[in-house]
Amino acid sequence: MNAKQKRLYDLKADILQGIAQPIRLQIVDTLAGGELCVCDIVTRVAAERSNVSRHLGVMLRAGILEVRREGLKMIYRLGTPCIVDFLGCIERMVCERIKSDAAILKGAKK
Amino acid sequence: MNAKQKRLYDLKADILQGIAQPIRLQIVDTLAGGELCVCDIVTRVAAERSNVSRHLGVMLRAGILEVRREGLKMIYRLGTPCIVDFLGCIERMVCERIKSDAAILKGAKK
DNA sequence: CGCCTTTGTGAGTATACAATCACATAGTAA
DNA sequence: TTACTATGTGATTGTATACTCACAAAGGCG
Repeated sequence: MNAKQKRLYDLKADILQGIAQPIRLQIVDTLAGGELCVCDIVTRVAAERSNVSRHLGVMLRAGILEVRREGLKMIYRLGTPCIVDFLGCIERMVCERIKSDAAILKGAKK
Repeated sequence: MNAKQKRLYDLKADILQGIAQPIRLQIVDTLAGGELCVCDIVTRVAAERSNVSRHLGVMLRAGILEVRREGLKMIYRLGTPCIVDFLGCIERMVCERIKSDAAILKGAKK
């Protein structure tokens, strides 16, 4: 594998890392409904303001979010709607997972 | 947010964490071509055997991969084709990212 | 100007993770 | 049985990451 391919895998991993965290998934879900300022995001997400700000920074640098200023407020939005589609895929995987785990539990009880 | 929702976000984050790593992305790409034993995966991926084995274990526990035994060999395969689709989305994001970064660089040179 | 609100960030800590080495386990074959 | 192959795993180390606290920066308003 050459350096270019390695770099591509690193970039993809960065983007995925940028979403692969419960609070960040919550933020993405929240922003799927439309752009919001940090103060509004904080009220909808189970985390402290300072921590939310850091998570937003991570996702911004990963290219997952975009931002604009409006007076005092920083308004964040999803960088691409594709994110939402692909979280649908994850959602389905989780459902399948839960179903199969339930089946295993059922089998174990016998 | 209730405990059930929290659990769902945790599960989704686990799945994403299971892919959000350069070597694991390579493994997924490799397995997209069909099932392979560990020894074959090792020859196609830039990492040590022992490390690959751990990454496979992580992805297996996350429900991303499935496995069966064939004599001495453990044959791994993707748990769902949906993974490949959704990596296509990441691919597009990376491309957009590279393009916009290039544009910024171009602007900075002026 | 001072004071407030909103947001970002340095420092510190605790936890999690990747990588490596050495060893263990499981199957095969002589 | 012994020897070999393929794979997994305990222990260790170094690094990264999430979280919190305190403070700084930037804009609005009196």
